[in-house]
Amino acid sequence: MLSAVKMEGHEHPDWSGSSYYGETECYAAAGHMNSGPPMNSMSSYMNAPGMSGAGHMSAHYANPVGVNHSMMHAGVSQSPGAGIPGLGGALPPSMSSISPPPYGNMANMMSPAYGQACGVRSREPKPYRRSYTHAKPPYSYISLITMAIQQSGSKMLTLNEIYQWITDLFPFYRQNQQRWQNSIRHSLSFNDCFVKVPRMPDKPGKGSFWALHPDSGNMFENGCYLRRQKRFRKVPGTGDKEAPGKPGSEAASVAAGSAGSDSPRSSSASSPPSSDAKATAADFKPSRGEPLPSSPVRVPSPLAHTQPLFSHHHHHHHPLLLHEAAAAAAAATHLKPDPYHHQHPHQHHYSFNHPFSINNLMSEPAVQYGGYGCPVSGALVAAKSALDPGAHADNNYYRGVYARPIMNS
DNA sequence: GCTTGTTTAAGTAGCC
DNA sequence: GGCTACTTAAACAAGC
Repeated sequence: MLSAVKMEGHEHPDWSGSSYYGETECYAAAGHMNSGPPMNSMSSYMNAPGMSGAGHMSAHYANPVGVNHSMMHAGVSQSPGAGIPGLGGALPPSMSSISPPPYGNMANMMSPAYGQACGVRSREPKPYRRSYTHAKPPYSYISLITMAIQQSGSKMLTLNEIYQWITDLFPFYRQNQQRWQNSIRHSLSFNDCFVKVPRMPDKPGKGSFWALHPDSGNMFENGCYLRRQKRFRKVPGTGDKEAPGKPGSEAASVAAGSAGSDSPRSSSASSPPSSDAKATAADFKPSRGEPLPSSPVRVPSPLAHTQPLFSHHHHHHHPLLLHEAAAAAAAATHLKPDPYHHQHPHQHHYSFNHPFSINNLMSEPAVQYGGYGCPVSGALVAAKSALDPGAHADNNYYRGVYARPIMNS
């Protein structure tokens, strides 16, 4: 991910290379939009990562992920009473039960504390100098996709919805769309952690839904969405997938022995495309290639009649169904349960509320702070705007994160 | 024709 | 330096 920051440096030197890191500390100040001494939250995080949100919890709402992103664009309003209370349930326990810090804590993310937590070098602090409204977010595409899917009530989005989520949240991605959207598509196809869920025949539309593999929950250890510590891979030969970060695992060993820097989804990656290779790949990734009626990733027929599951307009009503489907898909694919996160399949567990975790990104300072809109927050705002026509969801995460008063420490 | 999805390749950067 | 994660580009196919 960080490489991306650098690669984009030509266009956005603010985030590039050393300048990016060099100024990360600047954000430490940036995020303290909430009351209280700025350093408190950061130092608190540093000393007790797990309590990153503790200092803010009382002031926050439950995670608003239940307000579906698509609703924003569709202009669908949801009564706050109906939507918000149920929001928590749409997230894994760690994300729904923990009241995360507000976006302001993105500042913390950019702080040296973040750097240490995520293995990013920290540099000498520099004073905050400028707005980063269109700077490239420090998230990988995989992270962005993951977050987008996570925030959706149904835990699945179409490609276009993912695009929308990203562009809504990160103004940076409103430019050069062809470039990053290609990367998004590549990431979706390339990474085992994303599974394609076909549309129902009676719900035609473009593209399939994309969901997270049930066992991919710990891709981002510690909830840090900056860079995965281990790629989520299937276990070759069995069709199983393997949770990331398992030392000595088959996948790890295979990966280590695989040719090339990229040998993602299957062993076919190291061999030229062929029908055999594709067949092998299909074993690993049923969603790849031609339709496979018995494909485990394709939601089993028992759930097929739950049409809202695949309805673009209704899927946010049935998050559990999706998880059931995903769990069924996982079971059908003989997926290994994650030994480290042996929970209900849909209960992605993050070991703690990392500042760069979705917990934080998806927290909703929008209402409290007037909007730091991620789509989620934006959705909240949208919901809010249903009551208050004056309000709108034109917020982005930079607004709350980067365009903040300077704090010199 | 455009979008979506797959695949390959090349390159950068971080970690051990 | 090797491995891995990630980004970007590009070609191609299929579906709408």
